[in-house]
Amino acid sequence: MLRPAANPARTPRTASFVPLIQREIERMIGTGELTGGTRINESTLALRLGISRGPVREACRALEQIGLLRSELNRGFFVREVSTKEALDLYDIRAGLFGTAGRLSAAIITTVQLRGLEELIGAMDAAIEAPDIATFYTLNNEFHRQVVVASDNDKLIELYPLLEAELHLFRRRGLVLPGSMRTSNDEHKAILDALRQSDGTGAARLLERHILAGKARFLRTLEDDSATEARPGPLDPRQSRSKDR
Amino acid sequence: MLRPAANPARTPRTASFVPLIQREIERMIGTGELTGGTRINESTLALRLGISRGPVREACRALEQIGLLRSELNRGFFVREVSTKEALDLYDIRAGLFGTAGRLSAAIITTVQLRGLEELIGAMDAAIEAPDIATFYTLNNEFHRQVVVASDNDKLIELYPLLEAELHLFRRRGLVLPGSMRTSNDEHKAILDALRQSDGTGAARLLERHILAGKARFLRTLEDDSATEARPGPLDPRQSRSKDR
DNA sequence: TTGCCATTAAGTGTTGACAGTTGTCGGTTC
DNA sequence: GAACCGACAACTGTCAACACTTAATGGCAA
Repeated sequence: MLRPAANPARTPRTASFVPLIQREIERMIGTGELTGGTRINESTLALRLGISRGPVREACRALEQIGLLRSELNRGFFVREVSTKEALDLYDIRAGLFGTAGRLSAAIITTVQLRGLEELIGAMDAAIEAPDIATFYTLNNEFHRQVVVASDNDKLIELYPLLEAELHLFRRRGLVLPGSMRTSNDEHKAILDALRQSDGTGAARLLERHILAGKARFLRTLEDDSATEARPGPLDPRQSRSKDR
Repeated sequence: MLRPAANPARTPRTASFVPLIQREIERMIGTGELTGGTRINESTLALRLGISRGPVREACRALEQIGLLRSELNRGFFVREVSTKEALDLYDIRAGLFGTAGRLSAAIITTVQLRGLEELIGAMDAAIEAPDIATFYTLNNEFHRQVVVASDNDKLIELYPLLEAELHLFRRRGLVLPGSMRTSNDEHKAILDALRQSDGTGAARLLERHILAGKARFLRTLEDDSATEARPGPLDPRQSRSKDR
């Protein structure tokens, strides 16, 4: 399950537990095995991984910094829940950064990279025809990732996925609108064109709008939900004082 | 020096050591007490703060995540050094985020906040006349901070200073060009105008350029330095083995 | 002297234990 | 029956100790 050198208890110090645990917790959050609001039981988790609490705490402390966990004095670490306000804030930040990525990429993107994006767009078209939402979702993520990577800005390449991961902690997950796939891929095509022409400002504007369009869809989904759900009320009295938008 | 409840050893658990230590190390880096490349001696630091190594390690792990420290297996934590490439990358990211902050702020900034910015600009003019570089530096930082705060984007408010802090880890510090103060404040005035007119795109463009102008000055300083310094060579073969001060 | 190897001191990575806090459960009182 | 109270269990925050690695030192051979 973990075991850095497949070593039961005695450790030839070839790797630290901490990054492994960190990735493991990230994975558990990613798969929904750990869901928003739940507490991390240090002892149990340590036991389950066959190690002691020290490294687990260090990993949690790291995850707290990147926004996946939060800590409460004498109560430990909790999987963060992202409020509506925070989710919207994250969209704005991502829009800005993604635009920046595009501006930078436009100037230096290689033909190979352009070809890669083109292929992804083609694959997404196919996924739309199928229709195969899951595949589209994956390809779409990959498209975004490749644009960021093309910027050759290492810090950005590191930072951008963190913001996306944090967004996944929003209460209701999987807000994919099947109807939006086609327009979304149209936007991808426009973006690709701008990148092809080394049009930095154009690409930046398009990429920014691409994310903001996602934000708008997100908002619409929220409104639909709250209309359907017969007013969810002030549920969850503890936690998240969040003015929620 | 630390002591969360002025308590020598027995702890009425009213606050955790970790955030305190974290801030303490941040402070030490900020003041230059800890300089780039130096190793953090966990035992010594713990002893000096009158606590054990556990909390110190947790704090270091957190600081690693935000980019102020890096870790090396079996050698512990080191104060990070930011390469020229990374510094330039950071400028680009800050430019994008600062622009975003401006776009958001323009829509919602209050007259009180505008007044605050105006006063800062006035104070900076005075500092230029003096001339008082240190004061200008502080006021300038405050101006930037207030623009970001006006965006009301909490995540951005949290993120932006982290990037600035990381930039301070660049090898040579204090790259302030006295000559640039006047043009810099002129840019501030243009920014303020755009914000006053709720011109989001205009403010965004100006703010972005403001940071990129800083980047350009930064670059020029580098070139000047490397010209004067008799060619430093392909420095940084890969991360200072650092003889630890 | 110079280069190499064993020795050793210094310091990290991890553990297990302890003290203190939070929350729960049953009993008691109103 | 509901509100309060105290004991108990579960768990966090911190510590001290141990195992292991790194790098510094000194002796020895060439």
